[in-house]
Amino acid sequence: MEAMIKNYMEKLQREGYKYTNQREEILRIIMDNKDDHLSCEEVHNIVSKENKDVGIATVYRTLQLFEKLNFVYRINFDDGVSRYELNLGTENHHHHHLICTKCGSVTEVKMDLLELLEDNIEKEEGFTIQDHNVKFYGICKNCKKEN
Amino acid sequence: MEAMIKNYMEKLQREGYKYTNQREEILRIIMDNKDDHLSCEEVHNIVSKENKDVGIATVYRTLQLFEKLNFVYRINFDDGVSRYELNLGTENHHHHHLICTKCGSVTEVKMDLLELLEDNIEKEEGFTIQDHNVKFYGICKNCKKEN
DNA sequence: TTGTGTGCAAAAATTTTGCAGGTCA
DNA sequence: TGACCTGCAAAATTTTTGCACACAA
Repeated sequence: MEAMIKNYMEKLQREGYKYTNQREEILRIIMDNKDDHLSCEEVHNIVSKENKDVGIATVYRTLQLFEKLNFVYRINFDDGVSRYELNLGTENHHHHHLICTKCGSVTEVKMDLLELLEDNIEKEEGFTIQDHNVKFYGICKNCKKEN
Repeated sequence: MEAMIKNYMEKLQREGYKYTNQREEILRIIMDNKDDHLSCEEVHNIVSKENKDVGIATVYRTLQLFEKLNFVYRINFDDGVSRYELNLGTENHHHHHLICTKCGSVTEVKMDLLELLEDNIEKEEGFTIQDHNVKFYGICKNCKKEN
């Protein structure tokens, strides 16, 4: 974990950005909560609880920077805020989100089946795919139990 | 087209909502621009140009109502606003959006290949899928030409 | 030292809400 | 008539920005 943070922060420096405590702190929080798809406000709440003094504007600016550097992905679950998740490399980005329309829970599933679809689109539409974003809406296992 | 509007508006009345000029007008605009994924503000601009007097709050409330009645889908292209597209029935919802990261254009493609993926998820995750949302990011045909 | 980064507060942008008056059924 | 609907303006929410000061390199 520490090694991982160091790795990202070195990449950040190589790109010409400065190593600051705020950036390290925010990166650490994203890593510690990588299943949670945190919003800027949530990251800010966590920092604040830990008695660290980081302004919300810095959180917004930092997460935008992390997105530009491909440290994180920005995602949207239609709840009015942007959320961020750690980018663990391309092979790991082949996961999709299952959003329960009853309880709002978000589960991740890993699947590669999209490649067939992507090949098709590249051929038929002349569109070169760089990335994708797939969300399934439905009823999760837990909510079905409760009926 | 007129028949289609009548159809939707009758369904609206059957659900206990009133037939108002504003609702018809907004529905008409969504239909007239069904390839455009309009935002509330854009709908409001179009209404205003046509000298019709509809407040922006009414546009927001009406599109939310249309979403609840399944007249439209709400979609998000990460540009900070909610957008809406006409729901032409389930068989027609098997289309995906290709978003060009260079020029921002949004193209629709129709494909059914997702069913295989969905069957898999239902089986392995116990998650009953009701709907999906698929976006591909990349470079569109036109932008590739320009290089 | 110098440009970059930060915190604060103000501003901007998007969406929601309260309320008085208007309209549909 | 009476409940629902609308427009307006104010409020709420999320995000961005300007600026003075702080800090990394």
